[in-house]
Amino acid sequence: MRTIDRKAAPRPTEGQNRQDTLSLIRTAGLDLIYERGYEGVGLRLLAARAGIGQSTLYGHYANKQDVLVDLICLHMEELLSCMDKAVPAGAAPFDRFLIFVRFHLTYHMRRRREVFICYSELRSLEPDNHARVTGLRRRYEHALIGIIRDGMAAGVMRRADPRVAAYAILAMLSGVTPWFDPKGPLSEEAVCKEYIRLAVAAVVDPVEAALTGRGADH
Amino acid sequence: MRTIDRKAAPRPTEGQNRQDTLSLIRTAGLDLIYERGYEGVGLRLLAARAGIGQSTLYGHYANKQDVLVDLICLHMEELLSCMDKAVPAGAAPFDRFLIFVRFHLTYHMRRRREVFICYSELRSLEPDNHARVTGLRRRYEHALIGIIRDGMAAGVMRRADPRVAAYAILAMLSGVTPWFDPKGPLSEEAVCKEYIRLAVAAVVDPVEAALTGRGADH
Amino acid sequence: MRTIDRKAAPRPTEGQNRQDTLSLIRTAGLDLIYERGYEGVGLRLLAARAGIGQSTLYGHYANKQDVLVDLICLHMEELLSCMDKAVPAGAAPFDRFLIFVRFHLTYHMRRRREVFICYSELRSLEPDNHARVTGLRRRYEHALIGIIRDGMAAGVMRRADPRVAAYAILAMLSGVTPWFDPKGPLSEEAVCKEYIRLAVAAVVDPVEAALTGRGADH
Amino acid sequence: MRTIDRKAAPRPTEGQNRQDTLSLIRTAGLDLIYERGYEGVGLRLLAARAGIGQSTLYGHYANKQDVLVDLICLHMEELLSCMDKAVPAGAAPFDRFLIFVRFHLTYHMRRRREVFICYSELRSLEPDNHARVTGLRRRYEHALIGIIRDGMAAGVMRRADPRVAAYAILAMLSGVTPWFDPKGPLSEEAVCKEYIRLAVAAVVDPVEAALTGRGADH
DNA sequence: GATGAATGAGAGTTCATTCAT
DNA sequence: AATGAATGAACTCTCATTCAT
Repeated sequence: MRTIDRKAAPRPTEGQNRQDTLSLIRTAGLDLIYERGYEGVGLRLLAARAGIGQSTLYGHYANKQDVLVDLICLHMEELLSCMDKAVPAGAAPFDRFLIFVRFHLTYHMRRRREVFICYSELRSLEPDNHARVTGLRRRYEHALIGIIRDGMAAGVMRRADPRVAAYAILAMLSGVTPWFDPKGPLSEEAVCKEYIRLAVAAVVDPVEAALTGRGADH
Repeated sequence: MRTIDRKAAPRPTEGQNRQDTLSLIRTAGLDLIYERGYEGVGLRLLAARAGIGQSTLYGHYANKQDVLVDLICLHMEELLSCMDKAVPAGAAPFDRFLIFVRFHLTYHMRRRREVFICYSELRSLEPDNHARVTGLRRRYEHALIGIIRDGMAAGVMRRADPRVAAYAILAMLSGVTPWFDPKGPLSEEAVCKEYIRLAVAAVVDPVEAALTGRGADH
Repeated sequence: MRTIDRKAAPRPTEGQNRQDTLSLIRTAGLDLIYERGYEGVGLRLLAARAGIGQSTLYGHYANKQDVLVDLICLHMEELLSCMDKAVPAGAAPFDRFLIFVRFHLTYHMRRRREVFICYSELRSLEPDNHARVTGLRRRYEHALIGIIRDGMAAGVMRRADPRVAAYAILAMLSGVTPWFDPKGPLSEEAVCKEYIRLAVAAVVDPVEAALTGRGADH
Repeated sequence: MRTIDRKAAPRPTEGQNRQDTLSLIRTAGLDLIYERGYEGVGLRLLAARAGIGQSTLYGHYANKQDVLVDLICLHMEELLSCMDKAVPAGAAPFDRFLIFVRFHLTYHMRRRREVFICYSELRSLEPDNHARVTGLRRRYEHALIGIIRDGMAAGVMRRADPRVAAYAILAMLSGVTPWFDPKGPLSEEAVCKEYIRLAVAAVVDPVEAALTGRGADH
């Protein structure tokens, strides 16, 4: 905050529109946070990757944390809305289960960066933001828990703690992201097939399954 | 005092032996990295938590990265050695499977901080260190892959890609750490029982299982 | 909203006339510089307080410094013109002295913010502006110096360096601003009475005063 | 907080001792704050002027504000202790008055930078620090108030509000700093003589003074 | 073996300022 | 006449690291 020699002449605006710039930031943020983690990304780097000046970030976010919150919430909300669209509310529990599992798998295989930051950067969120994101995540988990609970009530799934089952299945399915490679030998469809079989095995009663043939092909 | 006053505590920790100091650092490092992540922990804080001077760290590690590498390798190696001890090489595949699963679960429930940093801080490792840790981890995963492969060869497990199965199971089991609370309503044993059932369901052939009763109680 | 949302207030201040906007800026500037000092006031804050957009400032001033210069000159000129009006050129030196002192006191008690920034922010002025303001100030000081000189010439004031006397008296009188509180126990009039007595004591010859009764009541 | 390329090799310490460095900072801080005001001094500049690295400042002060607080308190305390030493507690009120005035004048003429920042930078102090400094300043003012009160009680000074008189006199005397130049035409002693006469005139009863000769020569 | 003092680089953030609309 | 979007420079402060003692 000098007084006398403040004569520099900054070359200003590119005059872009607000939404475009925001998109640039979001894209750059997603890429970088995926690569290096939230704490590992400096705002200088983020701005450079987005192709904007460092201080321009503050025209769109109040601070660094807000960039992360925005990204996480954005993708959590999209995950939720896609899931809501994909899983028909009125269908039979077992069908909803199969659809949910397939949805979760394909979404996680196709949007590895997005889901990764939603899971791994929670630790960097301040308490309020953490609570907010946790709420979104809980809604997602409860979709599966509800399905499993319905399945048990309908007698088509083995009786057990539905929460434990849901967490176990979600962890298992999400575990596909670290190693799945769309250009690898296993196709998305092959992976789906195998994981669906595992998910089904997790919820059906083996004796029942043997009799009814459930768990064979989906 | 308006200026900062060093030397308030008259240097109590001088002349201690090397191992003790190292232990202090490791303990502090484990705690802090678990709480705030590697990038989120400054060496000032680490030294303060360990009760030593900041520069003392450099008597034990060449730089910050080395602290992380040391911690991760230490615990990966311990995981491996414990696993080696727990799983008897000569036993039948299915028995080894059950033992491995139970070992993995209890280890992960009891040492949540250790396993957490081994999984989540890989991203912060420089390439060489990353490769080294990945090697250790691969050895661990291959133990399970080998067991499953043996089980398939022996005809006691359903034929499938053993790698996919192993990754799925490991992800599922490790997924217990975020929510398991030793003071919560579910006992360690109850969790084990349920997860073992899920793991078994993942590998057995359902028809076979119905006939032989495998997958019922373990 | 997680991102910053501009245009919340749908641009109410457009198309107003130039003078009104300028007044808003001046008022806000006076308030803020008084509260936080020139260097402590950002243009963001200034614009916000004035209820205008940040860049609108540059329609009225070439830069930040000019805002300060404008304010200081504005009030210095007003001080001068008020003084010129208040002090009758033709009156006797001692009467002019009394009038000047009373004027200075009341003006400083009633316009504390204005006179404060005129005194305290000189340091923040660039050389040219500083010279300009110093010129104005000198004219004001010389009004008192002239009065005292006249008084000495007329034999109604003690012989001494008129400049030193004037500076001393001005400092003394201006020193009322930091502590005077219009809502405090001492009325403006009471303060005037006491300070006038002090000012008179500063210029009269004590022996003379005792004989003539000057310095008793004004 | 990058990870991979943090390889820079900083050239470290000059190994100086703590007190010397602190003195360098204080000297530089006094000079710069006097020249440009607290808000106008950046820490880069301060460090450069002190001949140390920017971050070294934080080994001595917790933050920028603390530098100012330290400087102001340091000099306020010195002012107080010098005054205490100079003014003999047991002397007659009028003598104490003369000694105080002379002390105040010479101190202010000789330490213009120090007293200037103690007066002018109060606005930049955070509430707690402001209160602390105000307390010191009040002690100083009350020394003079006490002297005047004693003088009134002893009948050697004109009855009036001692606080108003003290504030007026202090403002008048302190007003010497903006214009006094040790290399100028008026010697320190000449200034003292004139100002002491003014100060005396402010407190004595003019009739009394004429009779007793007080206020003539000091 | 451990420490205190120091350091350059970089962190997140705010600054005064520009310009197309 | 006024604004929203943008910008480089500078801000305060923390980082990992070094070295004489």
